[in-house]
Amino acid sequence: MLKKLTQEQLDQILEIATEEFSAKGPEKATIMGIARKSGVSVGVIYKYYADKEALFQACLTRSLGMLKDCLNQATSRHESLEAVAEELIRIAQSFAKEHPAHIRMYHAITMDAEGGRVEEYARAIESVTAQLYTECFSKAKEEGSIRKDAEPAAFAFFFDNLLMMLHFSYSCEYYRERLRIFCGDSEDRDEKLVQQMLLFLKAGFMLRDTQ
Amino acid sequence: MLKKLTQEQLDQILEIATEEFSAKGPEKATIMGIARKSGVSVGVIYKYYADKEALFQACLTRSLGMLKDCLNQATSRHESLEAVAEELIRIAQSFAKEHPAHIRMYHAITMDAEGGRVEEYARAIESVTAQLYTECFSKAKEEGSIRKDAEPAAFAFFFDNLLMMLHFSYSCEYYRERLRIFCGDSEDRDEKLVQQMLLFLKAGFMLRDTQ
Amino acid sequence: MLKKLTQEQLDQILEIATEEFSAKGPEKATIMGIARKSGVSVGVIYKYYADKEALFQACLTRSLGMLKDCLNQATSRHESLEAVAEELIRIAQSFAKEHPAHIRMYHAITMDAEGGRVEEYARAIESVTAQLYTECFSKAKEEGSIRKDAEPAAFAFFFDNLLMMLHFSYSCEYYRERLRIFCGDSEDRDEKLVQQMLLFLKAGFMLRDTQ
Amino acid sequence: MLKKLTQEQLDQILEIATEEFSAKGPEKATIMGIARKSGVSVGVIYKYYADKEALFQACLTRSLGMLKDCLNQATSRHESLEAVAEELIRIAQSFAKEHPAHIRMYHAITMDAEGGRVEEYARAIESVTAQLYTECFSKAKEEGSIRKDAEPAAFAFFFDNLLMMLHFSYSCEYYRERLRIFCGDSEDRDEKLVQQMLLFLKAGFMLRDTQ
DNA sequence: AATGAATGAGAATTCATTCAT
DNA sequence: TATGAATGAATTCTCATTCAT
Repeated sequence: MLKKLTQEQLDQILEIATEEFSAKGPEKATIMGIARKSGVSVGVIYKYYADKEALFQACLTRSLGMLKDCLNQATSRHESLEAVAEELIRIAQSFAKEHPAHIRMYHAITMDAEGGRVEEYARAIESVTAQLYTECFSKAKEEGSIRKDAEPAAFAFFFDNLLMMLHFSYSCEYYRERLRIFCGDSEDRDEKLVQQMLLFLKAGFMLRDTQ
Repeated sequence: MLKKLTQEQLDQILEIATEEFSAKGPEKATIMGIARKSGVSVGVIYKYYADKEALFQACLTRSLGMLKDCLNQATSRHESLEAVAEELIRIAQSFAKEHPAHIRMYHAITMDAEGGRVEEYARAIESVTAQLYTECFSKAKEEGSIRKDAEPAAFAFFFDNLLMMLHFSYSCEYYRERLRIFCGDSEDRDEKLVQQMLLFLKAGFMLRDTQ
Repeated sequence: MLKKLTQEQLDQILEIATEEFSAKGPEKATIMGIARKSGVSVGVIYKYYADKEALFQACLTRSLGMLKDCLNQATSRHESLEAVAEELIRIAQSFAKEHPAHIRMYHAITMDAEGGRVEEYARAIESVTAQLYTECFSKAKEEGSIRKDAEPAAFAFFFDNLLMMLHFSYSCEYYRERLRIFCGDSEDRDEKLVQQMLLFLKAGFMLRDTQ
Repeated sequence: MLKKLTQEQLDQILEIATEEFSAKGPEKATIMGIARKSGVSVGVIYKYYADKEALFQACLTRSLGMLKDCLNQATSRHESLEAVAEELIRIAQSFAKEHPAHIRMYHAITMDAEGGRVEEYARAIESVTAQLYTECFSKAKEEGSIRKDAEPAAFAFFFDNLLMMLHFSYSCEYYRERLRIFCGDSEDRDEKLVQQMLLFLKAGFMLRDTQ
């Protein structure tokens, strides 16, 4: 086929590459394998991406874009911190279930220890989230809807930690197994987890005076 | 040099291998590289470890052993959930700062998507923690020291999630940068983080009636 | 050179590989050596053959094909057992002289002690010959042209034994030297050997009553 | 154990090495494996044999010695060509059945194509047999007990060819299978084979006038 | 004199990347 | 412009051989 690749094809290459990278790991995924599954030649991949690394980056950027879009929608849809939190938890569950490969890509970069790239990524990815959540908590604090002694940045950090782990728990094999070990595998596990997480977030484990 | 390897050298091989594995990832780390840095021949590594995988496992086992020892001490030293939590948080900080490569090993296996090995690892590693924490929360609940509507397993899960992320935040490059983005880099950041995390754990972000 | 390999080159690879395998033995022959002598890269050999074993098999199959073609022609060209025998003897001589490496390939597999492969090979190769010769002898017996107390299978076996050794005697270094030791090196040795072998076959060494 | 090796141990090393060499092939047999099975250290083998090749040679020489002893006894025990032939056939069967590894060693050198060694071996081994058999046939011819037109050297060659193949047919896996293909596997196969071979030798396949 | 652990060269195999078609 | 075969560097693993004990 000597026809220029359509946008669709290009997108499919990234989708399949993402699947391969996150299934086999960036090292073991092969350009040839990705090419074959995408129905294109190896050469054409090199036409669009300088090397394997560049293809990986492209997949990553794409995955993170999808993830961010999701998060943005969530935070913009709700007002109260509590409502936002619930939405984000539910999104974490559903997004990770539907697009596990994309979350695994995210997980993958936390690994890629070499090269200054990691810092760059962290900045690109987390800045948005960090600021978004920190602002949420700041606002809530000002409004008097959360504790006065809570440091917005720290709380945002803990909250994001929980969300990240939730994402991983629904997409990465290891974390999936770990979730099973902690919480079993019952029908209603996921919904219960949402409820419990909200409880945990809102009130911690300490006994309420009023209870 | 045809001198028999000392125990020290053997241990150093594992330490250096751990460093390599966690710095470059299990795939990119090479036996030859590990051998060179350890000042031994390739052959000697194969004398002690059947293959690269076996060496990796040995490093992993060693790292997890060190980590578990730490945790066990922590939980056995204290009575109250609160005290145990504080101890675990402080240990996470200090252990990860002192032995970042060992935590990165742990992080590495959460990646290694292939092979049923992942499940096996998860079971080997998490079972202990899961049971330990779940029991802590169960006991606390029975004693009436935590909320009645808290599900011990779920709370143990969230708690462990926070601890894991704390570990990573002090040892993996990506997470380190992420922590910086969220919480900056100030002198007293780490101590503050302990305090805030305890606050977050105990009381969540919700406003107390009595405050 | 990134030019596609011609059929000729492909064939040459097999020829050179056959040469290497039969000269150094299947173990000592190296893919790199074969590649270099063939003027191609190592990779291209792995493109066409899964591994060293597969390359060896391909050489073997090719050699046996050539050999079988020869034998088939011989047996189909003649009617009487005697004529067939003479033809086969002459073919053994000429084929082994012209394609020593191919006979050595055959000899090589009689060594390859490991793996059930040996049985498989024996079956693939010898079945044809065994049946062909046994039938020849059976027919001859029925026609009354050979002794009544001759067991066709056994006689076919002895006959084939002599033919195999003849093949080896003209292609494998050891057997070549052995032939020299037994029969010298004279100009007319090979023709005499044909005559003597026919004599041996037909009448054994025993004195005829009529002589 | 710091005691000098006994002659017995030395002999056992050769026996075990012979077994290994002929079972796995000279390449795949390992010095370490031979040492372990012999209950000695690798080092001690190198004390007695310069290298693997030298050990192989020693095994070979020893095996050939055993074989020759056998043959010598046979030829010296009988007078008539026919009786010697029968004895040699029976010895081939029994020796090969009892000491397959030693015959396989013999077979192995017919392979070892490299190095002038092959010629040297052929000379060392075959000269004896060649002369012995050729003399037998010469004498028989003079005595008038075999055909006048038989060339002793050629007949000795064919006879030895049949004997060698018989040896192989009872010791080398490939030839063993081949024998099965030709002659089946029945209880009385081996005895019948002796009878048939004698028939074949003495009278060939041609019809006798007097029959 | 025997031991057996350490050495390191060497071979098979893989796959990112190139480039003639 | 797309193709996909060829390249060859790189990596794992083996094992003959050495030599300190």
